[in-house]
Amino acid sequence: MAKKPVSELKPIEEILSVWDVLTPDERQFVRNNYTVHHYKKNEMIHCEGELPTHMMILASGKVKVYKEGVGSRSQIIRMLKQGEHFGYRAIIANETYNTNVTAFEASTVYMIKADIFISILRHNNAFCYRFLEELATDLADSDARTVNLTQKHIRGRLAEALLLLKKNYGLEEDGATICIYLSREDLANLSNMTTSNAIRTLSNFVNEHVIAMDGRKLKIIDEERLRKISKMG
Amino acid sequence: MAKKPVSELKPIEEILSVWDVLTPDERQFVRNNYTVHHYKKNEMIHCEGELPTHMMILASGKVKVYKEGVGSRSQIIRMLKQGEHFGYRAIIANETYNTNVTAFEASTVYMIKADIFISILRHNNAFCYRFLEELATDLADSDARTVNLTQKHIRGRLAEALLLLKKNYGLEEDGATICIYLSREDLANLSNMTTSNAIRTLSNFVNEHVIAMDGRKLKIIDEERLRKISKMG
DNA sequence: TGACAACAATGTTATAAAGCACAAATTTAG
DNA sequence: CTAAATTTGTGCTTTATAACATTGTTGTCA
Repeated sequence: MAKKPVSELKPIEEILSVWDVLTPDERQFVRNNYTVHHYKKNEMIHCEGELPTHMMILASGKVKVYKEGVGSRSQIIRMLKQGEHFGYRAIIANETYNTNVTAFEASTVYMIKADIFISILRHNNAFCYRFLEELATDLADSDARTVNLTQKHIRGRLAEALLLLKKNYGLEEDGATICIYLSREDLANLSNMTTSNAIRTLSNFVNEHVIAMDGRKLKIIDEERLRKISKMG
Repeated sequence: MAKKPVSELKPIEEILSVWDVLTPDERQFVRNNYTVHHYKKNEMIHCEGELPTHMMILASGKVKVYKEGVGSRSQIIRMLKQGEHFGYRAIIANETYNTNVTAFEASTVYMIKADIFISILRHNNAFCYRFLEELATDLADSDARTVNLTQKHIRGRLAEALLLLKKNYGLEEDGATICIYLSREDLANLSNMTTSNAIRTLSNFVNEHVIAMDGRKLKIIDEERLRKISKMG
């Protein structure tokens, strides 16, 4: 975890999506009290069981949020992109972290001390409401994921994951390639299956001309079909 | 959905757990603007896809919150007891309900109109923060459930469900019988398995002297063992 | 350049859990 | 109080998926 000043990065004012509900004083307070941290690919940002010390904002890069389950199988819960917050749920609930966060690719994180974050939450109602909305949305996502992962069959789960990646990270200029390159293992951990099954099922999708593959590059060929597969389990 | 005045019921002041953070004005406002609704056993209180109109507080009885999944298999997400809130997540996230809520047994619900609820959230920071905490806790529960249900084996999932019921509803005077009587089907929907498997696995637990059964009455005999089963999957 | 490590692909086998069929018991309704 | 409906309990069969084993591919670095 390197800690150094940066230059080419978007300033916190542009990253922190709730900036506009802060008062000038709060804004200055944040500006004076955040730190910048850099993480290498695969470096862990925080870990299940630790006490939360900061709320974090992903300034650049991509990270995965996941839980360790039975026998070192891990389940990816969320994947974040620039501008998204994390690490604050545990602060609010007054618990230790219940997830691990690891950088997928080189990433930069802005951190705001927990007590400062809480203090703004406690004094600025619009700020507080903004996070209330965020958690309300995340909760619905989480419940939906539970049902997807438990009830859908392997093809449905993988199709779901591909659609989620597309929705979250978008497509490249060709209008087909998903803008994130995952290992088969991560793809498996996202869709609750073994790596072998992720590989197998991806190959099947290629044979059926639903997607195309080139290494980690995944192209969605027939989104309609993919959506159908995801629905029917 | 009957709507009538009540007498023997705890008043909203005692049920609404966030009452103490309300200002006298807000308190009066709520007192003047809530309604009371009675539901029979198995009656639906709200339904996936509907627009939320009220935040609700369970004044008496027990209800289940569940999602319909693939092929009419339903997954129970939460089970509520007296004093707990529901139906407000969708209001905050500005979405339709993503769950169904049904009364397990005859239940009474206090309802506060969505706009009134929002207006208090927007003006009373402590009230807003209180719900922020609630959602933060629920989110952790939901994520934990995802991993439990996807990664644990059938015995582990059922053991988990029994422990959850005990934690949530407590035990009767005998110090063993769980204070809620569920059908095998509901038990299955809670632990992501078929009814047959719930029955089978319960019988196994009885044979192993981990629990005892008498119809829907479930006694926990060896909680230590149950906890071990739940851990190991 | 060759050796090694990480990743990808695929066939085989073992097993957990779902599906199904049906009987018995219990609850609900007419 | 009986008939119907629902819930519960079991055995058998089938299926989905994990576990394992093997082999191929790519990239890295000494």
